[in-house]
Amino acid sequence: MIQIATGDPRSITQQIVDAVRRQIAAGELAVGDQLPSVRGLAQQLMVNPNTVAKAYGELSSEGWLDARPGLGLYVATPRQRLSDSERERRLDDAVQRFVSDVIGLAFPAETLVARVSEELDALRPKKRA
Amino acid sequence: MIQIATGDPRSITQQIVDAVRRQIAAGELAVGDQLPSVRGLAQQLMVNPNTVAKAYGELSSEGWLDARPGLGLYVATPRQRLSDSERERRLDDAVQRFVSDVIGLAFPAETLVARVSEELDALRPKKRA
Amino acid sequence: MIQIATGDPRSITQQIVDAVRRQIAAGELAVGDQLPSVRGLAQQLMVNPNTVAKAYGELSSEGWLDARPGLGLYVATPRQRLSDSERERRLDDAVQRFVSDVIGLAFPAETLVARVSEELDALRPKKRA
Amino acid sequence: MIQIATGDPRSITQQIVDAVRRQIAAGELAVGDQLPSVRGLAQQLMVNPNTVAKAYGELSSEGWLDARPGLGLYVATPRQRLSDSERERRLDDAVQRFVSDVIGLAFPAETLVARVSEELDALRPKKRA
DNA sequence: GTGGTCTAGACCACG
DNA sequence: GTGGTCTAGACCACT
Repeated sequence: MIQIATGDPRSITQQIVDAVRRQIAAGELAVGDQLPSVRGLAQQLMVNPNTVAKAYGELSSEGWLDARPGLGLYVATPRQRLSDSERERRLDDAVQRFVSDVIGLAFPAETLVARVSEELDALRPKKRA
Repeated sequence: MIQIATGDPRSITQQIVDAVRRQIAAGELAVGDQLPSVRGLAQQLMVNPNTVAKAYGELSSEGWLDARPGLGLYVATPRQRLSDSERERRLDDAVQRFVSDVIGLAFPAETLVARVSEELDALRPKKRA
Repeated sequence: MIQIATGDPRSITQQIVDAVRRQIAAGELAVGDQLPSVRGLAQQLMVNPNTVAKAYGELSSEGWLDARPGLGLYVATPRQRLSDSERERRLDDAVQRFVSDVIGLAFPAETLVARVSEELDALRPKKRA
Repeated sequence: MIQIATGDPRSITQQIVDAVRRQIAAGELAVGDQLPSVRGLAQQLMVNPNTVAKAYGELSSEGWLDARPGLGLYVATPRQRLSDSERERRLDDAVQRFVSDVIGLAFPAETLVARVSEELDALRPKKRA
């Protein structure tokens, strides 16, 4: 289930992309599972179908989803699409951004590291019953 | 010294804001230090003075800088402006965003945590020579 | 309806910010209500769209509004953003400023207090018909 | 004794004007008292003499001070310089501004009124020993 | 259509 | 010289 938050600074497209990525990473969506149709999800989230289509397109080009024309979208087999240097660059960007975001909040470094660690643990793939 | 990267996804304004915040947090700029003038920094970075002014304005409203018309901008005395609940909310947002950013990069959680930790250590205030 | 007064010592931006804050505080704008578009309000007030955008940006960063790119601006859910010490500091500043402003007008203290009290009552949230 | 605060959003000129007005209103400076010389006060406050001269000029034109050429500046006999309508207008502006300043702080109206009342009482003219 | 960003250039008050 | 404000017009991403 995806929730769109009105106060969220991210665009609606980005919220959908993030939510699906998390569901796949956490194992809530397994390889081969089918995703809701563009029209169905758009109706459920009360957003423009173009917005959902764009999010799905982004996820496909990132290698999370495979489109089977006429059948729908399915969770793809994990593969490493990015070069090592590109992965390194993105990690660095994300770390820099995180630090910039929390730099003014006056939390001790230990607290920050602990929170990141907890959140990553929570996302570790879980088997479904 | 501030550097503007053209390939950076952040806006120029945001790059300036981030750079100044980091310099203050790292102790490279001490309380009471004067910042480069709007026009001077704009010329040095080859950007429009309005862009620098916007960045400085944002830093002032966030409490990092004090503007003294006719004199210049100075590093402000730190104070806790935000409520605990707001700080908690922002930390949570930052953690969520970081996780979303790195979720597809297939790095082990330990690596991610270590990188965040290193980066935070690097920002711990240092005395200047 | 917002009115811009040319003789007002406040900047146009500030007049817009104040007007919107008051409308929200008085309940004329409810949580979730959409605001006039940047371009629309600019045309109505006969000011530059950038000026309206600056006012809206300030209101957003203060937590009064949520901007949803492509959709518009909406009244945000209220929350306590500032720490108690910061609220106290700002109240003190406002009181000091008020006293400085009226100190030379030779009104009896009772009159001044009564006027402030009336004005605050007038702002108490009202149901709309 | 006048104090110039670096973090104060008011201009230095305005800080001096406000401080002198308060001292006169509170009776710390009595009618006929001499003020510090422009040069002397400028040196003490570490500001430009032009700034002090400008503040004194403003106070003189508002009727708080009388300049006795060659002798210095003295606290003037109170008189009502402004028309009733002008006084009313200024009071209204000050009230509006105060309300705008505190509208987002979420203090109960009673607290706000009480604080204004206290501050006005503290300024009631006192005899000096 | 929406808001967001950047550039360019003008004018003001302050020190 | 300083920062602050406003105007004008362009370009971008999002819906």
